[in-house]
Amino acid sequence: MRATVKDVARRAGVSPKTVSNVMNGIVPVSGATKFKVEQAILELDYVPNLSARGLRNGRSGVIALALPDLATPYSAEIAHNVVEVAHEQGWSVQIEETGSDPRREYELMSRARSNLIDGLILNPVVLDESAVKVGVSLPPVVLLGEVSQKLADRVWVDSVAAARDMTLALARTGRRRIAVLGTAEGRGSAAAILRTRGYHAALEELGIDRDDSLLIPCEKWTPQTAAAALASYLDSHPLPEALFCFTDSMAIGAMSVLWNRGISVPGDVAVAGFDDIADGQYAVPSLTTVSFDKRQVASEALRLLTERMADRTGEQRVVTLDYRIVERDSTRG
Amino acid sequence: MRATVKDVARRAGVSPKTVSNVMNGIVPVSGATKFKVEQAILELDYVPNLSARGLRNGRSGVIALALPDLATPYSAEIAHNVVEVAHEQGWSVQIEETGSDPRREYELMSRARSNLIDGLILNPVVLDESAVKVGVSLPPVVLLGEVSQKLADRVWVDSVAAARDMTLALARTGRRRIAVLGTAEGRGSAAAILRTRGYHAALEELGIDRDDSLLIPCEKWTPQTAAAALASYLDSHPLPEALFCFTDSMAIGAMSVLWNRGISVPGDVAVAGFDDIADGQYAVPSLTTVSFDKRQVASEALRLLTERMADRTGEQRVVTLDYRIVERDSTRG
DNA sequence: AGGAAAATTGTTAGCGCTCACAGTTGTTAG
DNA sequence: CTAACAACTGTGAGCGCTAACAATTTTCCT
Repeated sequence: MRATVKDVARRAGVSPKTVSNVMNGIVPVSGATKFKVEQAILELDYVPNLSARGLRNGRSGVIALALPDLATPYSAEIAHNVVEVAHEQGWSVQIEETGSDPRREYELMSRARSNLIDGLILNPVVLDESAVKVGVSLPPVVLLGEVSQKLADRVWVDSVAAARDMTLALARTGRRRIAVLGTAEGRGSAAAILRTRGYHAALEELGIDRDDSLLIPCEKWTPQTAAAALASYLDSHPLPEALFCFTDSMAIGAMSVLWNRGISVPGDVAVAGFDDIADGQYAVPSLTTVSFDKRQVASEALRLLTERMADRTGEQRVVTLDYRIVERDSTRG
Repeated sequence: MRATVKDVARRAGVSPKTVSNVMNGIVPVSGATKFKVEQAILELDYVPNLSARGLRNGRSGVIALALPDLATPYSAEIAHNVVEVAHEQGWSVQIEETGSDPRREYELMSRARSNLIDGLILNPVVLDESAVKVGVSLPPVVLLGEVSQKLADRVWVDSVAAARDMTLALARTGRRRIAVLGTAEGRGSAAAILRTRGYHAALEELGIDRDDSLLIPCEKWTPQTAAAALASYLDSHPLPEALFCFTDSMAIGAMSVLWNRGISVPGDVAVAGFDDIADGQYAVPSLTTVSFDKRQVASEALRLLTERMADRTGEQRVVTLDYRIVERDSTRG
């Protein structure tokens, strides 16, 4: 049978409360007592029962991270950083995938309310409007990325500015017919809308007329869908001079199609992405992209979350992270 | 204040136990009572406290998944599948990263023993010997991948056979000087040893003499390290006819180096990987690899885990998954 | 209708932990 | 040597839930 505080207390010749004090370190304990207790803990191989502690304290030490799809490199990198930073601060991380199934939202919220979770970091991509449900009965929530609502604390990169800068960078290499891949035809995601806006802003600045035939729609931001979208686009349109993909993943899918068709990158067309996922560095050719510090995404999200746990009353806060354009081979020459 | 079973019971005019019975559905409850209780639950917006349930039942409904590094595409795909399958079966998944820091091992085990976790799926790569600690005081453990010890249930792909088959497949395209990337110089990981063994077995079958200068060591299996290892290898060795990388990630790093040096794949050298990560499909050129069903890895691991929860006495079991060689552009022609 | 068996609901207790508060010991000053 | 205070340790209760058991009601025979 597992040892409990009682067993440890008995063995150390103290009360359960003293054992608790030793473990938590808030209430001071004399050196001798502390030693006895620690000895007993080792001898009995005692490990505290976190369920009991969670019940008593109302906090579990676990936060949830909800991402659309863990298999996506971007999500994976975010998850990696969140897990790492959280771990350093003593948190455990429970992963939830929201996928494209809207029912998961509700399940997620229920889980989040079930006291096994002290806070929630949510990266809404498909489920933009889910944030609406962020109510008082939920634990603190921090949103990652572009979201239209202003209902929770948020960490993001200014997509409009970044997309504008990337478009300008592409223009600086002498290309004018710049296409974008990843726009939405109907009501798209917030990210799609903002990045398209930045692209348009740059064109205006450059004095280039908008040409809607250079908007290549692609609802889902994966290599598969991007490849398919680009392939069918090329069947009926001339090759643009540059291709700004709203995601590195899409850029990788796009470059695969271009290579298969014998179109040279960057010789025939320059390609750029967004997110700076690790694979972009090793893509062939290496991928120009919008880079930002994903570890900072994680640490800022966790900071907002823990601060919100301490004080649930304040204003909604937004942290805007720095970004920079990283030029690699896919746009050179 | 949050509603509790008591509140629900009072409102429904029944006892707390009846509420519990309605929720768990094991003990039969009459239709009328059930309706009253469900009504009360809705009205009070009641959500059960999982900490309390966990304390009472001794089970939390959470399993842990421990991977070396979530940012790795392979790990990410495994995590995605485990989370998905676990979710379908009503489990939550807590992610732990073991990284290369051995201290994490101990922390992981402590966590695992702290009753917040009902089981553990562990993918040991660096920490091969960690499995030694799999003792009776731990929750059930399932190991993923090649492990030398036989101390826990395990799901894996036969690396020896797969590496042998891949080597044979490369030879079938007419190449004889086949190099492997990812061998270990000292005491390597179990996977490195087994895959090297399979490679050697194939050479023997083919009647090709071993040439140890075709073993390119690379301790850490990432694109970065693979790129560095291959680059320095090429500085002092002639180009082999084929390059079998022990991991798709390494193959992607390798192809990046080859492209930078103007070496054509598959024209000058064929390249193959192992794992069939999604990126391999969109690599330039698309990557020949050893493929296996990652969803099946997840579902088998979960099956073993739940069966082990029910009966902790039986023999250690090993599930060996099917694999197949998928030939793509990187080895064609 | 009477009684036994079956079906349903209620009561009690405690999972392991830590909070509030009460109690005990050691320390210093008058 | 005693009073006043600090520093530490013990006591009791309860977080919310459900297992075992007890009590009650319903159902079905004869």
